[in-house]
Amino acid sequence: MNERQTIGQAATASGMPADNIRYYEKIGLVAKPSRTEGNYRTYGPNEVRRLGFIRRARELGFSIEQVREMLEMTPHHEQDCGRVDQLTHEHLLSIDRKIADLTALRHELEAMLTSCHGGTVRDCRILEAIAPSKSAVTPHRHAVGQAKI
Amino acid sequence: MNERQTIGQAATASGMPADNIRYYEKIGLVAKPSRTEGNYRTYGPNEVRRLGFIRRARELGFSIEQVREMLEMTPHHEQDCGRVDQLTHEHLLSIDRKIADLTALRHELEAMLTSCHGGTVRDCRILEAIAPSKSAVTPHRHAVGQAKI
DNA sequence: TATAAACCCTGGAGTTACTCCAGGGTCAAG
DNA sequence: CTTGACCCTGGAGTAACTCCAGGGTTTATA
Ligand SMILES: [Zn+2]
Ligand SMILES: [Zn+2]
Ligand SMILES: [Zn+2]
Ligand SMILES: [Zn+2]
Repeated sequence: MNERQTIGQAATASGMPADNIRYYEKIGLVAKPSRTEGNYRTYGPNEVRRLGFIRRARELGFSIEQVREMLEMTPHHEQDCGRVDQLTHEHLLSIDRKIADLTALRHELEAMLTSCHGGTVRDCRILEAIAPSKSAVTPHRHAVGQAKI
Repeated sequence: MNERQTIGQAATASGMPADNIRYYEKIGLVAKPSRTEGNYRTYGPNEVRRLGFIRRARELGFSIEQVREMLEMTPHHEQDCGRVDQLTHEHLLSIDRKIADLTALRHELEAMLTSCHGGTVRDCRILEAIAPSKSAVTPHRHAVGQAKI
């Protein structure tokens, strides 16, 4: 009873497609595994656990580089975990920024949607709201340092 | 007094980098503009307005293909604007989905952050939360249809 | 007038994190 | 011995830019 699994089994166990595993190997996020005589990749329990870690971290939105950093830390048991917390905190902040941006966007779009009550393209309030105001784009010839035609 | 502008001036007027304008030209979102004798692109007020429209729509998060569709509609003044509203509505829904996903993520990360009170990597609650549980990844040899090693 | 600074040109590579082939080998079952 | 499920490699494609090299053009300055 050997514990080693093919890439397909490792994919099932870790919850990610086999393509991803090969990709992670290519970018050096996971080490090259051993091979069978038939040149099949084989994964042991530790490697499968590492894959599961990656999948979960990616699911949580950490970037590959953040995952890489966390994976490099995990074997150093006695090291301080402050960096992990810092990465998580930074990630949380970036999520907060995204939520704030999307929420602002959401309000703009909602306002545009309610302002248009149908009709022709000529009178569509949404298109009006997207179109630049005339004054904003009227060209002026006073810009300095740019080529004149 | 000619109204035509160089790409740099059009970029300033529309609020996007010149590179983007060339890119939009390459993918056919804006038409190839006229050129000077020295082979410089020149843009008139209508083209600059179109660029401003694109920038604003992108800022609002519409995809290039959505912008393309809207731009193809704008000259058809008498057409019904229902499609514009539909695009906007779909976009709004996708933003809502993103906000929901990010909010769920935010809560998970927040819980992880508060559960870790510092210490060593060995005991970091964040790493624990990301790591797969042992049982979830223990390999079993009962999978059917997969190559055995 | 000579030259430097600022602008423009093209084509192509790089970014993120996959995803999906094509055109092959390998392996277990019937 | 063939079928079908699985695996291999290498490379292209995705979204929407962003940056660069290695040139040409125009304007300002000395
Ligand atoms: Zn250690
Ligand atoms: Zn409308
Ligand atoms: Zn019309
Ligand atoms: Zn910790």
